[in-house]
Amino acid sequence: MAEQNTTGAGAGAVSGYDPQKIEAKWQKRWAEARVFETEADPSKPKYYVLEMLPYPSGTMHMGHMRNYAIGDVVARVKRMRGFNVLHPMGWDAFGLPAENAAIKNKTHPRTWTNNNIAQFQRVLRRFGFSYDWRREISTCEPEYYRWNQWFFLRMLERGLAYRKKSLVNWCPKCCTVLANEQVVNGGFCWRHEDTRVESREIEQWFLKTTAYSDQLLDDLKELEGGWPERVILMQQNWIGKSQGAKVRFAVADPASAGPIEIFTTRIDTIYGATALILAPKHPFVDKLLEGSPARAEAEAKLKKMRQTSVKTEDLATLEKEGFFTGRFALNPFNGEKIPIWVGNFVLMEYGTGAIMAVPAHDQRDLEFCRKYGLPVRVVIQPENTEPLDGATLSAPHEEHTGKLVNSGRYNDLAPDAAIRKMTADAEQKGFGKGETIFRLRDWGISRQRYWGTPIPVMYCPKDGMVPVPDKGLPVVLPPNPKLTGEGESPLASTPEFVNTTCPKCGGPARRETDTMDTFVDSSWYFYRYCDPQNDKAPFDSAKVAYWFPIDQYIGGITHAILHLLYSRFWCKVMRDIGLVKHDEPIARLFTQGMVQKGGVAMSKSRGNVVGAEEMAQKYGADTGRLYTLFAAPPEKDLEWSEEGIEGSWRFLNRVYRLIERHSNSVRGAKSESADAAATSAKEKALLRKVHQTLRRVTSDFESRWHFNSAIALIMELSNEIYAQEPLEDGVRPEVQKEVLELLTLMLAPMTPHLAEELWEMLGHTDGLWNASWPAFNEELAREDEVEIVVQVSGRVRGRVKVAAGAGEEEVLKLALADPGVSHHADGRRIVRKIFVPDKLLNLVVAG
RNA sequence: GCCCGGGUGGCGGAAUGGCAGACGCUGAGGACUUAAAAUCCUCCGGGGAUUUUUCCUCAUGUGGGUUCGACUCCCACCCCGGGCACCA
Repeated sequence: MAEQNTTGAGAGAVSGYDPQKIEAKWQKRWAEARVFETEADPSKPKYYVLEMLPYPSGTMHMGHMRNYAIGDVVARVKRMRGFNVLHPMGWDAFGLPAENAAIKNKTHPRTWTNNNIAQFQRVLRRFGFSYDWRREISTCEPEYYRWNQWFFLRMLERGLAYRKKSLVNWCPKCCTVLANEQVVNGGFCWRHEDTRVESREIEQWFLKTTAYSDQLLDDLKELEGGWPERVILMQQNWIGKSQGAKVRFAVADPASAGPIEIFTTRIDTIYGATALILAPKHPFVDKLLEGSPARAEAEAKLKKMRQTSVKTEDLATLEKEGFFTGRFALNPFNGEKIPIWVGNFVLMEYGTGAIMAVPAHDQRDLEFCRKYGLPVRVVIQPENTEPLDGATLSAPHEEHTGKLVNSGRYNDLAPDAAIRKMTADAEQKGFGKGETIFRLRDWGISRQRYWGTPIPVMYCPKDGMVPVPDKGLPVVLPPNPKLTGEGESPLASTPEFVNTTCPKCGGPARRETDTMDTFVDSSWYFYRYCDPQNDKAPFDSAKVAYWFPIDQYIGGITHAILHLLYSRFWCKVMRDIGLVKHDEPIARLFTQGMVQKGGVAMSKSRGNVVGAEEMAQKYGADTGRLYTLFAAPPEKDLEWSEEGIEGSWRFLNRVYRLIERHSNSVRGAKSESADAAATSAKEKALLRKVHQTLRRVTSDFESRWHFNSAIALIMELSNEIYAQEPLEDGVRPEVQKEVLELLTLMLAPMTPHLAEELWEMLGHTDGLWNASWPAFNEELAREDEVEIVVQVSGRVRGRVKVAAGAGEEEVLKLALADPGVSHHADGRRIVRKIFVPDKLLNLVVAG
């Protein structure tokens, strides 16, 4: 179909609503009046609302936009409610895509990044979000990343940063190391979901997140109610606290190996252990095999196992395999001699890398022992069932129920009592001890890439590893690196960066060439917003004390572990350094849904993005904002619909025409505010509707965050006003004014530009930005007449109209006169009456 | 396997134990117009009865339960999405 010759947006505008003109006009006025610029002011209640800072890549699409629209509604409502609102924006500007794009386009990562930032910034400004742009930060600037380095040095001093050669996750596409948190779907790179992570042994820097395992877990309690339950659960899972005991088994011979320490959560089942199983990578394996009769066969199997175990190959479905070492261990509780095996399902990374196999009481052990014909011995008998028999057992008894048997002096104890007693005994006799272990690992932050924060240490042949002194910060990235995307860190092949002088001995030294994981940047950026220009410290603690914690944080669920766990860790470190006083940085977290098209999240690689800027050009920012808020509740995913946004566009035009039509009669009228006494039925109906709407919209904004139903209510209000047209007929200008003003104020947080324009059309000369959120008038909202639903035995059979507050007697009399009701109730005995004033009467009849 | 969400018209969704389907989209019909766009009005879950007004009945994934009354609470199951996963 040929393009119509239309003016304005969408499929054509008829009213005077011209979003392009209006939006530019009000954005200019807001900037001139510095409406969104805030300062810490202890005399005012504060509210810190923040959307997760974007990584500026590609173009900004409606998925990004929705996130900011949600935050902006909250920021504007809180501002109207009298809070001193901090609402900043910045850029997560370091990272691999910039480096890869730079290699591809033969440009500098900084150029690529800054172009994207300019694009993102232009679009955000175009949408009129209420940011204090003076506080904008970009993490790739030395003014910012010098504080990453400063924090690193503080952690180094406290032993919270350390260097270690270890097996790491290596992404062959990123050409760099990944943190455990960046490995997804059981072994794939979080950026390249089709690329399997490899295992490499590399010397790298770690931050000691495990020093805070307990606090990171325990403090989740403080977040209950403020954070989504599932995020708390995911973090709990990730930290993975496990209480149990470590027990040492002596090796029968050769005495040179061992003792072997195992970890178990079920020490109570130790009399049922029929083997010890070591991880293939356990350091004792080679020693045990030396001179062992099983050696030849075992070594072939071991070699194969060590090779395959490098890959994280579908572990859950992998067949259990193992072999006997030819050696035996002694159970310290009863001296029993049990065989030592190696098993592919035992992980060196967890616990001690060795387990005791108790086949009668653990599924995996049972599978393993059955496969290799190892004995199965029941040591806990459940009560009130047939006694279990190890020879025939097909499912292990894993529950903490029943009583111990075949366990010497511990027989007849309940499992939990036995755990306590046996742990104490092991400790007393010196072969074991109660211990708590965690799944959480330390955070590996070394990245072998250019576009990140240089790690501020150097290596001196004389003095070894030497930290860069504070006065040497920032360690700035060299301006012209050779980027190839291959091999070692690009910094290593940049001599002017690498070669430096040792601050201790004055001799030549080499700088560390790894850079920091970009999650370091985002772990504390929200503190910097409080004091973005500070060049003496990362921030002024007094300013942070005023603004923190963040009252409302908004972002995607994808960061449930990564960013949100690192941020919590960073906060605790800063607290221990003495920079902040709180334990947790984020009081409330909201995880919004994604915008999808064709059932999948918008992304450049899928080619299903709807550009935010295009939408602003076509319909205007307000329509774009309104639609993303209206189409679904904010926590749910939203399917993009072009017809849907047309509907939002039509609605805003309808509101514009409504107010345009009445602006002349209303402009000069006195603002009656809420005490306008209605003098006609029409006035009464309008005032009632508008105050009822206000009551419910206020609650949707404040407590429920149901922006979609708030918009539906405002649409209903607008429909009601249309239904009462012509207003000139029986509605005084001051009442018209009150109704239209309240409509405008309710729209203001969502469609701020249009609302300002309407506010001006209604005769206001000071901006709407000065207006407060209106209070609803209970008196005017009250219905005088209500319709009561009459049920007979729970089924609706009629409705009666009565004055509000009518008593049961009166309603009953009217109800029985209703033909629908009498048809079902006449001649039957009423057994029971349930009366809910102003709502419902249920007559329960016999038979 | 374990742990979270979720399942309501053609579609997005509404309903905080009290009229299921608000509001919007799509669709149909009408008004206006030379015409189109825009705008305005009406209808729009299924089945049945009724000439009209209207009435009955089924229906919120499935099956039970609690309740005067259940989309909402409880139990079991099915399906979809997400997280974790030989974690000892």
